[in-house]
Amino acid sequence: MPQGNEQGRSHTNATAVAPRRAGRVLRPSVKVLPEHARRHNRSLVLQQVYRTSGLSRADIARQTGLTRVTVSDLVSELVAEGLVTELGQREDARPGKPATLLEMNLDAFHLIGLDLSDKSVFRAAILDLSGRVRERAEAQLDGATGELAIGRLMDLVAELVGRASRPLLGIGVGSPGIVDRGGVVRSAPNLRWAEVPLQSILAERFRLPVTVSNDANAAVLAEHSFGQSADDIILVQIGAGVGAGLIIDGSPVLGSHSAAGEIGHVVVGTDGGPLCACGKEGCLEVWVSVPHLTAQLLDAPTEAARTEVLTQAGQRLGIALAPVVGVLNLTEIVLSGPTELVAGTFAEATLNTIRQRTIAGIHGDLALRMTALSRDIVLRGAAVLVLSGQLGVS
Amino acid sequence: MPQGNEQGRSHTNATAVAPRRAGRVLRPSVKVLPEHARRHNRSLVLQQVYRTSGLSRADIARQTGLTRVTVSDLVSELVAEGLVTELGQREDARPGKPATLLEMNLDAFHLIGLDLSDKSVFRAAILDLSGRVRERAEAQLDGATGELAIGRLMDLVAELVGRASRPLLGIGVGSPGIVDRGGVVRSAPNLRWAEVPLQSILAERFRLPVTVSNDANAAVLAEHSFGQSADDIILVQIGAGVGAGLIIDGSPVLGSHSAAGEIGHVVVGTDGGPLCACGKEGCLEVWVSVPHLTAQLLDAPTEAARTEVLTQAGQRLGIALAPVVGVLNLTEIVLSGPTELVAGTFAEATLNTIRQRTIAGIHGDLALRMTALSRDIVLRGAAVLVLSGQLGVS
DNA sequence: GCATGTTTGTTAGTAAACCTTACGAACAAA
DNA sequence: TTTGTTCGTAAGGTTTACTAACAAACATGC
Repeated sequence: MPQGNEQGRSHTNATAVAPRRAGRVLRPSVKVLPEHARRHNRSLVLQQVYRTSGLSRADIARQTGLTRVTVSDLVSELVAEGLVTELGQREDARPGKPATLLEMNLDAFHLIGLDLSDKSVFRAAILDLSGRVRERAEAQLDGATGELAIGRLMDLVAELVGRASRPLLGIGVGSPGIVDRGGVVRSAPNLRWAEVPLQSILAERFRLPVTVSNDANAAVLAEHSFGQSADDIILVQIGAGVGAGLIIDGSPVLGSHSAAGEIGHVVVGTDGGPLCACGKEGCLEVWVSVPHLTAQLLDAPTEAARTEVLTQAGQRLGIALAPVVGVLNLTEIVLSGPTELVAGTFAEATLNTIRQRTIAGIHGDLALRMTALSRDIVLRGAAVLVLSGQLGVS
Repeated sequence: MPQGNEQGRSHTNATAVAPRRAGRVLRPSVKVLPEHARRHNRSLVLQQVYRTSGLSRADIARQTGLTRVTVSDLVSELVAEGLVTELGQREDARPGKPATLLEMNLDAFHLIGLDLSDKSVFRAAILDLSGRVRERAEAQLDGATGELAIGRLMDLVAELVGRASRPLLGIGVGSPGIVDRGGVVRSAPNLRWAEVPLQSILAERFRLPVTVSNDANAAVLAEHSFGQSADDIILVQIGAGVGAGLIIDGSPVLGSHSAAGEIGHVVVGTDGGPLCACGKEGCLEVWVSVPHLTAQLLDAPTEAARTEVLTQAGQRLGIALAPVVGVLNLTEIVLSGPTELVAGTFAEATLNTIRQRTIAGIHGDLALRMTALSRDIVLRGAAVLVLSGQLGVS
């Protein structure tokens, strides 16, 4: 009898196979059915309308390479679902039958975004399909952790679900700590969470699609979708700790143990440094985290000393990032954090340091900038998680 | 009139569109036709037979999730093309009709691999579909560069094409320098190549599919396919210079300017270092490249001094890799280079240094090893380029 | 004004791809 | 010998996107 395990590998099969030729971890290797192809094309069409309002069916056909017939078919499906609406006829004078312009209905669905990155408060919001925040809610943590924190989170989501004026597309969560591909928070020390299956918990409770990701990861998704950014970027979040989110070739990088971006405890430099809580000396976190910076700035008597503090910290970040920038051939670095600390002196020092330590810098096409998004960046990143997961749009 | 540019954007279209919502670089966003889906499934089936010889159609159906009917259809196509052959019936006694076992015909096609990474010689080979070298050829460069080197390369390929005993699937090339996605060698200083469209040149001359990639990139592909490696790895090649190839989530990383892996001129440490040819001080290359190492070892009077040299160099590599390992959450590092230099002391120092400087090390699941492949690694990587490009197998 | 040409979106029919259902062949076990 | 299992194939249906053709609605030139 087949044992009925997930691979459906009967013992018969196992006994018969010859030794593996090129052993490798199981690929995503999934079959593709016509239905999947259609979903892909549907997303493709939707993406065009999402990015550019006021396209006609014929425009979309030209842009995607699909025929007008197919596009019409897909569009009618989207119109039936309310995701796309007709905007009227094109005004400008030109030969031919006037085109019917299309528009994404940004209020067809709303979605819920959660930002759990703050130590003292869970932030939540209802967002529309453009990623704009429509309603807000917060839950003070007051030191709550573990189950208690999960309870606060549930109440918070329940409140927003109740306030929703449109059908909800799903829930997106940006959580601190390490979050695996299945939406399990493997470890989030601040919240004292370990192996918390946040995705399942939320999905079961609210019967909605749920996507959970690391907060820095969500942030970089927001930057990628809503900022004017390239397809290869790193976003460094400077807060209580230091984290990073990476997008390579348009796809988020999660890492083999879902711990990509955990840059805070990388040792920087070869000259020691302050002792870190993790036991090592000279971790990035003790150089550039907000608590460290503010403490140092308080000790700085003069403006020159303040500048020196920020310059040094910026340089440390640059030293840590240079190998990453070099190896990945990144051309865009985004910083997120308190503007008064991170923008200006600090950022310039980081950029200059990277330039001095890599070839990329020599080529001169390296850019470093502050995020264009406000502190809603994680919320909006959470929205991207839902949008790309449910609609294939971003 | 439409200007007929590649996007087929008529002026009419351009004038009509509203401002972009989420401006981003053009996605791969391509339509998917039923035909593409089939090609995908065909590769999926082939991949099973490639990895595991002696599977039946029913086995493949179970593993892929496709129905036996569909698998039969795809297999019959593969059999007709000669890629797959029937091996006879399964021997072991069990209920039911005995299965017909399948096998990949590794000699259905051969392919040509080229390794241009050596300063003094172009290496080439005919390989079978398993990536085994069947024939070899070399062309001494004798200092030839530029057009002359291209000429040598053409003659070399022509020779092998002539010696081929099977239809050729394609040509794969691992070239030094920076190679873009279109197979143009943007810059290879040793060969004095700049903007050499190697892919087009070879494709036009030999009328075969050609894939060109950076040599370190090819090497990491070989390691990924033929070594027992994870889906997130970095391979560091230590030779005249230092280069790296990266695979993240199973896909090679090329970088925004196709210069990913160019780690040789990243500055290591915060304590200066020897002056590098590139003008900076303390580049990785002046710490760990083969010429540097051998020179230092010659100066070392005692065995202890030799060990010290190798330890220091290994540490430098570790310092450079630590941030990369941390940020990407890599768990596997592969070294390629002269065993007598790189294996042992050097490699241990690198691993220990990374462990001491990252969290990944603390977790203890970080592995560093020498490549299991011989110096044919680039040749075999070139084969992977062709195999994955033409058959979707690896 | 009117014929001509262009563009849009739809209808009708076709080809491809995978599915479900069903069946004969070939075997083991009772 | 009967029963149940497994394999591979055949037949028929559904989905999908394509090509071909067309009516509607417009600009332009005579």
